[in-house]
This record gives sequence, structure tokens and C-alpha cells, in this order.
Amino acid sequence: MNVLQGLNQAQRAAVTAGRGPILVLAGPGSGKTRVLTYRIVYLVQEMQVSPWNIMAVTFTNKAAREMQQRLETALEGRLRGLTIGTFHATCARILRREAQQMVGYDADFVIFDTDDQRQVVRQALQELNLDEKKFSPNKMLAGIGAAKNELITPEQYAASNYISEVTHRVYQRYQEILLANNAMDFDDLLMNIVLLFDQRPDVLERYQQKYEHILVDEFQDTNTAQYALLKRLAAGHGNIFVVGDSDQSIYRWRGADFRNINRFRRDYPEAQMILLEQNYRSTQIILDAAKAIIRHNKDRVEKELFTERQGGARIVVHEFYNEVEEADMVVATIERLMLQGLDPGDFAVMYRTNSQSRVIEEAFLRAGLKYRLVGATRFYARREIKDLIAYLRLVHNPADSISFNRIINTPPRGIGAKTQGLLHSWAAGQGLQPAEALLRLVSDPDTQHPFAGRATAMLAGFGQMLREWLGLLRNGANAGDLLDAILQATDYRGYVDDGTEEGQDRWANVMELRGVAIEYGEVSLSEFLENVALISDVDDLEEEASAPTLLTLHAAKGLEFPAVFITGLEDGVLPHSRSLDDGEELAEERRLFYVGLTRAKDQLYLSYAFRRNLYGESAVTTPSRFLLDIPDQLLEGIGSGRSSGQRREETKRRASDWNWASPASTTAYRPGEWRPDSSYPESKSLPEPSRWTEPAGEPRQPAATQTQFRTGQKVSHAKFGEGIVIESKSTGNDEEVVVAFAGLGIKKLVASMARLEIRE
DNA sequence: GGATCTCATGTTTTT
DNA sequence: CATGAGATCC
Repeated sequence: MNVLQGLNQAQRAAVTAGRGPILVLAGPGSGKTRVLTYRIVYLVQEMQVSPWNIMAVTFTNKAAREMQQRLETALEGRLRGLTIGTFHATCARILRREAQQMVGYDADFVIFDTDDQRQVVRQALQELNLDEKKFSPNKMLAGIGAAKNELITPEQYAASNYISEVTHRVYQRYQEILLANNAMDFDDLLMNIVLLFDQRPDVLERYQQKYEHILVDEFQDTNTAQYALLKRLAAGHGNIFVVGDSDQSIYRWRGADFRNINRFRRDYPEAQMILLEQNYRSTQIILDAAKAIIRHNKDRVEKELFTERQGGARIVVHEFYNEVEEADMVVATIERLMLQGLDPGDFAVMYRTNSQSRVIEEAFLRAGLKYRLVGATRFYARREIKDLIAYLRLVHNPADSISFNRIINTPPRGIGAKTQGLLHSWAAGQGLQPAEALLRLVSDPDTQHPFAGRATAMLAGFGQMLREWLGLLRNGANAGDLLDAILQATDYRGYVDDGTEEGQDRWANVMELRGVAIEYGEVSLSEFLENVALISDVDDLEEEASAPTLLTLHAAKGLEFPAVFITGLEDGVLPHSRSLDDGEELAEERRLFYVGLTRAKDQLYLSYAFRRNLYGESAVTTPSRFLLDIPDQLLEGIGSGRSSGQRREETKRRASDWNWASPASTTAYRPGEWRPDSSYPESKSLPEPSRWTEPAGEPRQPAATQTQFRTGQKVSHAKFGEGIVIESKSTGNDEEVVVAFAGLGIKKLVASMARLEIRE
């Protein structure tokens, strides 16, 4: 088979394995997606399995989409009937189909996101007369989520202390509210399907027969519920092919349990285990550093990662005075590497928490350099988008009181808290959800109700709108048509677009949503809402931009970049402060660092700041303990986290020399480039200066001609005073020098004209 | 019913 | 610091 060409032996073994359980342990960069894709091709082409009998599950829509695209090419469209998607999307589809088998739900159920969940918990707390301050909705939600991930229903929930007793009651009420709203949260999609299968062996059997082959990506990220689901589906035939890497398990806090890999081996003792150990991404040096880091975690299945890319550029470690300098230097270094031929899209800047991105963004803005920010406020989490989705959801499912509550007075239409409270109790008295009661109010003029004249008019006005939208839906309107009707009837633009820049942004977001809705075209409202609920990210819309990528370490999983910067390597930031007192959590922080390191193909820059602003206060930091675990010979630059006292003296010296400590000048100019400096006594066996700026092996560009000025050099100019060289390159027979002058900013000078004097 | 102020809060976030 | 939610005031 031609797809087998170009696979190494282990990959080929995985792809061509026979039936039965197969566990593929795949190190970073070892081609696991390829293996998974080819395995499906192999099943269809060589083992004569119908695509209709295959289920492939991933964790992200992006991964599913990518695999689908690859398969389309490889199978030339012969993948009709293949089930490929995220756990959640696949479960939602099955649950909708089997809705009539579930007590209390119908096929129109909606999916509640985290925001909605919080509202439900708050409602539950209120109904139970519990104080939100004492029992924070987030804590309650965490408890409920943990239970669901472990397949513990409210009935089974065992309370061992006061808090868990409260959680139990809230959980119980929470589920009742969801059911009344014909809604499920993300965890329900998984749990309910397992519950259904356990109650209805006949239903389970149908799916067991259909899904004769099951393939799972990122298996280390499965939680108990997901594992239980897989186990049930595979119970008959045992054709389950899972790919994962416990060292890249970074979602423990979401219920993921990489021990499922061990469970798999126990549950399927006959399973074939295949290790993918050849890395096709990184240089040996990067791989060695990553291995040195991960080795400290206990109870691992050791993988002997190797690469054919021997050697490589050493990893640069650098301490900076504060996060502003760190960010400026990252940007300066990127600019410099770009001048050496790297593409803007070759860079990634990674950090532990989203809040760290701002300083880095500011540095990019100062430098006038474009960047691509991953994550931030997700499109579907924006208020205006959530509002409009709530309108659509209400039209789709008038029983959804959470959506109703969100928009009953948004935009403001004179229905305040008092009227809403009255409406709720009035509806409850009739055994109806608020929107249903409201609809009755407008359809039957004789309805008895407790509202005053003004309130009645307002309520009737809104009820009338809702009625019209429902009519449109009945007449076949799709999401786009409805959205237009809603925007018009509510004058939503007047509400969000106040003429300010933010207002225009908000309206632009609304228009973008409209664009998405129209794109969905013929698809039903129900399907549209399901996609929106399960996608919640539109990163694909700005994929083409070629610019450095800013992202959290979590968001970096699965990606790769020629040059990677990992910033904020300080105790309390990278091992995050919340993880310091728990061994398991610390191990996860280590894996997170490992994931970051293994994203780099050629060059890796690790940095930390001597001082960092946190919650408005500047505090002195300790370099990350993880840095100590990287062997010296892989590093260069000042400091590997060792003898930080000495290094700090150096930093301080430089700080006073160049006023780095002064905020004004910090932003006014960018100090010298980030490069190993032989004046630092503890720098060890520095390689030739060009070494870290060029990828290993073949340099991308011929070595630069000798220049008169060196980066980092102190120079003085007759008019501008003292400055520091940022960059210097020869231009034919002259030399162009970029110098940062304290207080004046950056100037580009021609050496022959500027008559710069070297000061040291 | 709506605007303004005060206070607590604060990882990561595939769905 | 910066955001969000509840309380208070107009």
C-alpha cells in the first residue's frame, strides 16, 4: 500500500496491526496524527472495513477537521459514513438520535456552556437558600463536574463532610434545573450516554455493532466517563486503537487521567503496545533538554526518544530585570532572527497564564510588529455573541429559562427585577417555564395575570416578538433569517454600538456571527446551535496571517515552531503557585514545560524576570526550579537557574549602567540584543557568536560579513549621546547600525556618516 | 428601572 | 491591576 511509504518501522507496525486492542505510545513529534490517519486508510483499503463501521474521536474540532481533510485526500472521498469528531460532538449526535430513550429529554435539548452552568448553580443555590458567598458557584461547579467525570450521579454522590453535603444538594437541584430546561452541560453529554448504555443494553448493542473499529487520539486526556464509554463500545469486538503520551497530559484539572493508559493495559492484557520514539521535529539538544525535564516524573513508561537531527543550537537561557524588559528582548530577538531569514510565522512566544500576554503584546506594538494571539477572549464567549445565541436558543427551545433570563431585559426594555420575579413565580404556579407563560399571555387575551399596566405592556411587547420569531422558525427560517429578525426587532445595534471603538468592535462581532450563520445556510437552527455550542472558537478564521504566535503553554500542545520562546520561568509562574504544594500538580506543571520545550524545532529561548508585577505589585522572583534540571552543556547565556545571586549582581550592574530599572527608559529604548556575552564569568564555554542565531546544521544564510560594530556594544554619538547597538549589518561597502539611545529611542545610522565612538 | 460605586477575586480551559 | 458582580443611590 502506498501510504506505508515513508513510515518508519514502529509507525508501520501500528498502522498495519491486526484486529484487537492496540496502544500506541507516541512521543512528541513522532507522527502520531499520521499514524492515526493511515490506520484508518489501512482499515478501509486493506482490511475491507466500511467507513460506516469506524469511529474516530479527538479532543478538538481542529484535530478532527485536520484528520478529516487528510483522509479525504488519502481515500479520495471514499470516507462516506465515517464517524469522526470530538467526544462531545459524537456523543451529542448519538444522544439526539436516542433522545426518545431518555427520560425527560427530547431531541431539541440544548447544550449549556460554562456561563450557563454558573447561572444554573446560582439558581440552585438560591432555591436552596444557600449563601453564594459561602458556597461559591465555581467551587460547586467544580464539585459537580468532578462527580460527572467520574460518572457519579446525584443519587450516588456520597457526602463525607459539610461542604460535600452541600455540593450534593446543589448537584441534585442543578440536574433538575437542567432537565427542566431541556439542557445538558458538556459533562452530561458524556455521562448521559454511559448511563443510557447501562440502562439499555439493546441500544448499546446497536452501537457496538455499528462501531466495529474505534480509534482515539490524545488518549492520555480521556477522563473516566470517556474511558467508560470507549470500553462499553469496544466490549464486543475489542477493536480499539488508542494513541497517546502520558508525558503530555496537561488537563488533569479538567478530569483527564493519564492513568487510563495503565487501565487500558490492565483491561486489555492482550493489547499490542507500540512505542513511537523517533522524533521528526526537534534537534538532539532540544530533545535532550526535554528528556532531562520529564525524567523527574515518577511512574512513567520510559520512552527512548531520539532524532536524526544531531546537535543543534544550544538553548539560550536569560534572566531579565522585569517582565517588560523580558518582553522587549523577546521582540528584539525575533526581529533580529527575522533579519537572518526566519519567517515571522516561525516564532512562538509561550507563557503559563493568559495575563502574561499583555506585556508581550505591548512590546510587539512598541516595535510595530504584527503578532497573532491565540485564545484570549474567545469569540463565542463575548457578551454580545452570547446574547444573540441566547435569543436563538430561546426560539429553538422556549423551555430554556437560562437563555430567557439572559435576554428578557437585554437590550433594556423596562422589564426589571421585580417584574421578572413576578413572572417567574407566576409561570412556576402554572408549571411552565417563563417564556412559555409569556407566550400564553400574548396568545390568550383572557389570561389571568398579576402584572401592572406598564409591566404588562412591556412583557406583551417582548412576548409578541418571541411569537413572531417562533412563527418564522415554523415557516422554515434558518439561523441567519432569525438573527436578522432579532437584530431588527430589538434594535440590537443601537444597544451595542455606542460609536466608541469598543462599540464598533461589538457590532463587528455581531456581523461576524451573522456571517457564520449565513454560511451555515441550509442547516437547521438546531444544528447551527449545536455547532456553535461545541465549537466555541474561530481561530481558523485568521489562520493565514504570518506573524509570531503568542499563546499559553496549554494552547501550544500539538503545534510546532522553528523558534520558541518560553517566558516567565519563575517559581510561582511556571510551576504555578497553586501547584507548589501538591506533588501531582507539580508533575503536571513539569509536563506542561515539557510540552512547551518539545514544540521547538530548531531554537529555544528560555527566560525569566528578576522582578515581576503580579496583581499590581512588583515582587522579586526565584528562577523556576525546572531550569535546574537542564544539563549545563545544553545551555548558553547567563544563568541556568544556578547561583542566581551572582547573576543578579550582573543584572543589577547592567541595570544601573543602562537605567533598565527606570520605567521611563525601559519603554523608550530597547537595550542590547539578547545574546551570550563573554563578559559574564559564569557563561560556560561559549560557542562562536553566530551559533545561537542560526538553526543547527545548515545555516539559512551565509554568515554575515564582519561588521565594525557589535550588538550590545556601548557607543556614543556627538549629538545623541550614549547608546547601545541593537543591530549592525554591512551594506555593500558601508555599515548600517541600529542604536538605542537612552531617552531618545532607536535610530538607524550609517556608520560612515555617524562617526560613532565605541565606548568599551 | 437604570447608573454608579465598592468590594472581592484572581491558573490552565480541547468541549 | 483590572474585571465583574452586588449594593446603593438617583
